Amino acid sequence: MKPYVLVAEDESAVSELLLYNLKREDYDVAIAADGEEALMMIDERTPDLLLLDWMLPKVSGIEICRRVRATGVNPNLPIIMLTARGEESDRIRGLDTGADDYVTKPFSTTELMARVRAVLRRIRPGLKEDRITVGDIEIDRVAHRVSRNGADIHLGPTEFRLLDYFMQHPGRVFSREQLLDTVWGSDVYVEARTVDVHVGRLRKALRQEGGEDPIRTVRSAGYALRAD
Amino acid sequence: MKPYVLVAEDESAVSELLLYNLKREDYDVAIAADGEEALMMIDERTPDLLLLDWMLPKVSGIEICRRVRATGVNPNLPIIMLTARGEESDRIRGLDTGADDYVTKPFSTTELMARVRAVLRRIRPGLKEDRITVGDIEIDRVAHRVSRNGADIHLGPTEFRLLDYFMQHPGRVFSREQLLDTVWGSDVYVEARTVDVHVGRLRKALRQEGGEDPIRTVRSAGYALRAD
DNA sequence: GAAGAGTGTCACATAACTGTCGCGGCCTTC
DNA sequence: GAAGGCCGCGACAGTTATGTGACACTCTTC
Repeated sequence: MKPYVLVAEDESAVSELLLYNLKREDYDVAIAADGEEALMMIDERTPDLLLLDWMLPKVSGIEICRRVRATGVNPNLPIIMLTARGEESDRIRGLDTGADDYVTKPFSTTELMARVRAVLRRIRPGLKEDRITVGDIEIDRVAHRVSRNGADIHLGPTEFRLLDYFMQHPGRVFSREQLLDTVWGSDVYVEARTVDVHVGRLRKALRQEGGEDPIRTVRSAGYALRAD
Repeated sequence: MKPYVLVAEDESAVSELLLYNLKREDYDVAIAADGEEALMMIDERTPDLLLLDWMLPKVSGIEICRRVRATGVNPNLPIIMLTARGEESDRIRGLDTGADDYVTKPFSTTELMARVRAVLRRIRPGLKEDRITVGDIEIDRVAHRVSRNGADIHLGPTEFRLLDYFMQHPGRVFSREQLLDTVWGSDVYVEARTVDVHVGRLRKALRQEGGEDPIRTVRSAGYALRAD
């Protein structure tokens, strides 16, 4: 099976060049012209590698990166970020968000292809596991399932992302604003109290005979997952 | 010596908020209301960190950033840029100009404080740790937890901040006024005796079989945490 | 296009926390 | 050893923060 590479890039000059070169390297290639399209296509068929422009219409590359890492079908999806100019802090931010590599435009095609090969060859030691267990709760991002003490639990998308985020940082307290920023996305305007409601729903879903509330309320600070 | 943070921000609502929170985190803080003032103040005393609004009267934030990097006394002066929400290209330019980090307005205060800590820690390692232990008491500001001899202790928000402040300066005596200024904030008017009550509550919460009182009363001077 | 699921807000009840008082004890200072 | 300042602490009434059911909408799904 050929590796499937998704290119998210709005400048057709660049994407055409990539398409050409990647096909020549014998990859399956698809192109998304904006962030929205990219997200849809990722959802449709998970790529083996994502070439992601930093600035994309509709949904920015960094936002896509974040979402893929946070909630994607495969949070370990390798990502190479493309950005306009090389700047150390750009690089830091990109890598911070979870990109595996970083290439500045204009780039040398052969070098980029080398990096693509390198990333695909590499087996990334799971910074983000496919499954996490905290206490008696288990979350499986690949199967998109949650269970507590073995019992399956159904969560809505938002509750899932919320729990997912908590599970990545057990014990840590997040303010409503932080949660809105990361779980909802920094580009949405939602009341802070809405977080309360979703935490409530998450609690309700996780509620279980004899089990204690896994989510800790820290008054005037926010919420945290009980670390155990 | 406390880290010195200069806030360059023309909206007083924002700068006041920052002032309040930064002081609470025990930094030396100064505010510049426009770009010119900011440059002068930087010249006068080089800050350890610059919180810089993107758009400033007289001299723009980006210009300041550039000048500091090009000609400043300390070209490595850490800079966190504040920008209005959603100006992606601004971010790029900001980072391009050499800002170390950027934060979009409106921002989560706790997150900003976390970034401030992060940036300052790079400069001065050992500053504002996430966890502090003094004697048999431990405080974890990330998880927002307190324990004594391993036993969890619940504190209300004010008691938590109070203890947090004490833990940062074990042994040091603080007057009621100092505590009001830093723990409560210089902008609220509260009776000095109120401090007594909260210290009392903190003591009560920390009280433990066989354990001695970790807080020392210094008659007609204030309170201090026993250093050990 | 109807049913169902999922969302964001509100309003209201409740729980948690606050700031002040006031009384009584302790310590200092004459 | 008496007066007075200083402090500990229980009580309390006022605030503020949080939990939750209800509701109107929006999207999917069939």
